Amino acid sequence: MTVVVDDDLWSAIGDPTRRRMLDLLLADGVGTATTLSEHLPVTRQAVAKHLGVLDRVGLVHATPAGRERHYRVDDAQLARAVAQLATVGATWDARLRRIKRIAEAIQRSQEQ
Amino acid sequence: MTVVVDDDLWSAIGDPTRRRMLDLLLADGVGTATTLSEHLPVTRQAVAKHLGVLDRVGLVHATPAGRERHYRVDDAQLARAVAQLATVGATWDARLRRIKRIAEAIQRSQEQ
DNA sequence: GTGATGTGCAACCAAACGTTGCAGAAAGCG
DNA sequence: CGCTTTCTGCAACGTTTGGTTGCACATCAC
Repeated sequence: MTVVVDDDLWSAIGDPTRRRMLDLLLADGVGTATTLSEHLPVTRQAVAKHLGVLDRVGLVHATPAGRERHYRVDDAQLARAVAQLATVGATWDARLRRIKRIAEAIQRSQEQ
Repeated sequence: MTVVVDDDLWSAIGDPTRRRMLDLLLADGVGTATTLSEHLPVTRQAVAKHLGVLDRVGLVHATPAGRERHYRVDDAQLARAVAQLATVGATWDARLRRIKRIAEAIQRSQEQ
């Protein structure tokens, strides 16, 4: 009945800042808390916390490089997240279509 | 560059409880804070607050009926939300595919 | 070595999600 | 009619989360 999704994964991409961070990481391939924060309206520390959240759900991975920490998107995990978006969207879309069909059927029966 | 979405609309469907509420409302057609809370692991008051949020972004509408308040999904607005899910999903999917294509091209060039 | 840069940790603030408790309005029933 | 039940809204409160500032520490560059 209910659409089953991974709440942790969903809530990770539910935050607008984290979504923009994923956008930036996908565009540039790699990024750090500092570089990402330069393109975002929040501080480096806020970005670092978000990177921690994304790391915990496996959407990004960090590789230490000297004094920097390079973050990259985990393609497979993001693909999973995209699949969940598609699933929920498709389910709701199907229900909306069904409702619309029923409404049209009622209208037709009333026109007779 | 960045995927443009309505943050209010997205965060409305970003909450797991609200998503399940929309599921329930779509399945039954109509519901109240009390009836919805019977199928959810939270109290009626929590559900009432969520209904307020969903109402504010236009995803549901309330119609007073005696001492009850009947809530229904706004089809058009939910369709907008579904379209945004699809947009973000498609964008990320496209970028992932592009990355995969590049990776495969690199691999092919190394095999020669 | 010294200064600049990148990072992490802690304290703090505001908003959001959740709870309990209570008061009021409408329905049901003796 | 009056009493009880039920559905609702409002207020107070606690916890989590997204955000900030401030500071200490490590690393690079000169």
